[in-house]
Amino acid sequence: MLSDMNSSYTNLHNRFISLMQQQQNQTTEHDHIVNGKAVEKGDGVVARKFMNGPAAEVDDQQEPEPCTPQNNHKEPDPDASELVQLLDRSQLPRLNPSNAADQANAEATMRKARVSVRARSEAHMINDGCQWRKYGQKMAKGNPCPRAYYRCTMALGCPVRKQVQRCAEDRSILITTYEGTHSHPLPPAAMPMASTTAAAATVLLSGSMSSADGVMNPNLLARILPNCSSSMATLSASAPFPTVTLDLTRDTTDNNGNSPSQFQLGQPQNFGSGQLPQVIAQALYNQSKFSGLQMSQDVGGSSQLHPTQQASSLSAAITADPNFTAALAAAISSIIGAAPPSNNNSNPNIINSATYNQ
DNA sequence: CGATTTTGACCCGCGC
DNA sequence: GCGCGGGTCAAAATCG
Repeated sequence: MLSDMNSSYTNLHNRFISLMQQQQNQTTEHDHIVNGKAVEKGDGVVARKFMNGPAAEVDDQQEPEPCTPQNNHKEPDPDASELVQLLDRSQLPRLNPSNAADQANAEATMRKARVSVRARSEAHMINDGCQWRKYGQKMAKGNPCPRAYYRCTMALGCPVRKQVQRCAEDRSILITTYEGTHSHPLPPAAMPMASTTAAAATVLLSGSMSSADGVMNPNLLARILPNCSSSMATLSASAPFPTVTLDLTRDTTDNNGNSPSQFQLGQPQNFGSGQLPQVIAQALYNQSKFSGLQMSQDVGGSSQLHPTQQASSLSAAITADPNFTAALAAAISSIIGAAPPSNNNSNPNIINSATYNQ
């Protein structure tokens, strides 16, 4: 499985580099290419060309490298990071406002975007892998339970804060609200939650920015996090801060009877007292990788992952998901606005079927 | 003794 | 301008 996925990745990467070189040859405008990578201009033309290019042309350009144990282990994370950046660049025109004023607003929104996680827990705080220091507690209006304020203490000056409060209606539910971006590498135990909240925040922001009238696209979250039931995550643009709520208190089984735990292959389970239902967070974490969401450092720093962790996160995801190619195709299709691929490979515009079948 | 928690004071934005 | 509520500060208390 790993070999197949690695082969698919190598094939995609080589084709992308090949097309990049073609693009470089065809254009005389140097500001289209910086350091061998596409720069945002127009409408992500490089990524679109990559996705829509004829299969024959691509196949003539570069044969997939044979998959050997050597090149399995030789694939360094920087390559994955490069692909991640390229995919991410293709998303920039959609996520980045075109003028400075809009960009300033977007950055302000990034800082204020919040991700709220509802989980059943008897503990006073869920264990999300980070270290927190309590700096305040207040009684909130309409809730007999106090709200506690914590800031991240894993690094000096880390701006991430969270609020913890019990639900007024059901006190067995703990509501944890995260705000901000970690300015330091995260331990493995903190990756699932950090990545999940980062992905959810990006869903929120991309959804809010994709329509001028401020109306959320209700299908966006379901498309980007396809293994989450529609009732699991909700978006809110209500003041004062845009918030996305991940409800981990409900049954997360989807319409096909599949549980997100199918993404947990090879991952350690941990359901200790007071701990987050990590199987769900891990599923969101893995799925979010393929949507290109966690690689959002370039578009305003909404990711809670340190840049040095993003490449390794992708390779970890490759080893964790049994259907990498399909997930990648779905993610790319979401980036370029096409419908997700169906099982019968009926959409030739997304990726050539020979590669897709890998 | 340093780190963390507690808790009242303070600041600020918002609605009236 | 005023009051309210959310959020933060910082001194005191507590913990290990």
